[in-house]
Amino acid sequence: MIATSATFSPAIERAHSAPTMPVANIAPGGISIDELSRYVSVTQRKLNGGQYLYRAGQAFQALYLVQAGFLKNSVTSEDGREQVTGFRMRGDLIGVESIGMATHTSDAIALDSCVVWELPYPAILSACARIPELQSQLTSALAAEIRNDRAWMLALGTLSAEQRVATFLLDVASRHEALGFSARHFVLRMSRADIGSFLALKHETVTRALTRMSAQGFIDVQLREVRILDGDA
Amino acid sequence: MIATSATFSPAIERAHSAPTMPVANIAPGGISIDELSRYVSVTQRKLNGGQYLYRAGQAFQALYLVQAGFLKNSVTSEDGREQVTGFRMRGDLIGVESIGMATHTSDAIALDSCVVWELPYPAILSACARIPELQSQLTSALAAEIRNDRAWMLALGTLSAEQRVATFLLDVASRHEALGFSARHFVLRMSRADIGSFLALKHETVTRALTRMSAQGFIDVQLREVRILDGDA
DNA sequence: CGGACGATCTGATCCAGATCAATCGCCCGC
DNA sequence: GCGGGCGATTGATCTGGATCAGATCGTCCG
Repeated sequence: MIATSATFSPAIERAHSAPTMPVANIAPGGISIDELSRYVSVTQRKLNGGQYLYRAGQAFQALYLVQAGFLKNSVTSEDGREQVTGFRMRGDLIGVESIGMATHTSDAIALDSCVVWELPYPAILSACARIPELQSQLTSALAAEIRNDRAWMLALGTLSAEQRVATFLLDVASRHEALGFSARHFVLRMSRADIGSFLALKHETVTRALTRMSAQGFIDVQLREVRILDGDA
Repeated sequence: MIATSATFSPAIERAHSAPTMPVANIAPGGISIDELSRYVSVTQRKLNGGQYLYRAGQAFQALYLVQAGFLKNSVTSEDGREQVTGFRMRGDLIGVESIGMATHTSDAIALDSCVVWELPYPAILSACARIPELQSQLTSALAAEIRNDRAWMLALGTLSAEQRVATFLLDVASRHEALGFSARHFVLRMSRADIGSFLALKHETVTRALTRMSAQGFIDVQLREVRILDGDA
């Protein structure tokens, strides 16, 4: 599905709900891959779960637009501390954090089978010079990424563990919905440890938060399968 | 000083040191304000400490390049939770997080007397179409901002309170140094509460961390005046 | 100069989340 | 089908940082 109809546009900001829901970076509705391929050589790349799309240190040569599947981004310090910085799904643009660098500064890892469009960089920049709209969209996509990061900073800096996990679930739900999937029922593609790293919590704490919310009847959790029964908290 | 010689370029990444030092967003060395003013109407704006450069909800009409003084950025949720998202100084570009939005989504507040260049947006985007180098630099500046945010996410997610404060001081030091000021001796322009908000700590915790580092002989603190005696932690 | 407010510092206590530990169950390869 | 290993769950305990409460100090203003 979606095949070559995947689009690339940042202009749409998902509606915020309750406690400052962080928003996704890219949403459908802009320049299409079809049109883009007239200016730059767009190729498709497939990954299996666990495979790296790129790793820190590798040459930075392209951005990637997720067509199908789920990935995570993470950064690691020299002394080995690791932090998941985000989860990516269809329509998300990956690799933007490496723009302006010769090599990647973070990792992108497939959480399951993925298909991504590879958009060579800086070729895409030259294309921007010829398509003003594309330039505007790329810039907006980067800005949206910044807003998204800051919204999460707010969440991590001001919410309790359980509130963070709830916010995370609502964010996943709304992103699923934006793609036409059910917002009430979905499968998490990442481990409790990944969620914990992203939310600055330990995996046990994530589990306990889910257990508690489940006990209160807000959600129904079966391993990675989540059903949202009540949208609050 | 610096007057019209302020420059705007993101390409330079400050060298990372010890525990993944977050980096600044903009560094001197690129397109000059002089050159920019040939394409867009650049105006200067002065602020006193405590004044808002912009607030969430106001129309987004310009980016700002700090020429002198210090500011902070912060975001606030509908329910009033507030989070400082960064501190800006000379050479930093402010307002990029609002690109693509009709109104600002965060606040920018002067911490002391400031002078900033106002760069009208989207006029600056049109200028980018005519100056490829400018476009590349704007994009890189945004990407650098994303890397910076992510580096702090790593710090906040993996370091203890004292390590965060130490990292913060080293970051301030290196940014001061990049501007030609002393990296060993400087005055913090923000309150303990601001630092705490940024680092996801309470102000008492910031104070205690500073006291402890001072007792260990790593730094010398006199209210907002800091002297770094030993660069480790 | 005196007063007041805001920022900083310090102490005492509390608690959310980390840590340590153990069990369970799902999935995968043989 | 079976064995092994990783991920999830749950319990017990510990602790870093939050919270609550004052005291001190610096700055601005009348």
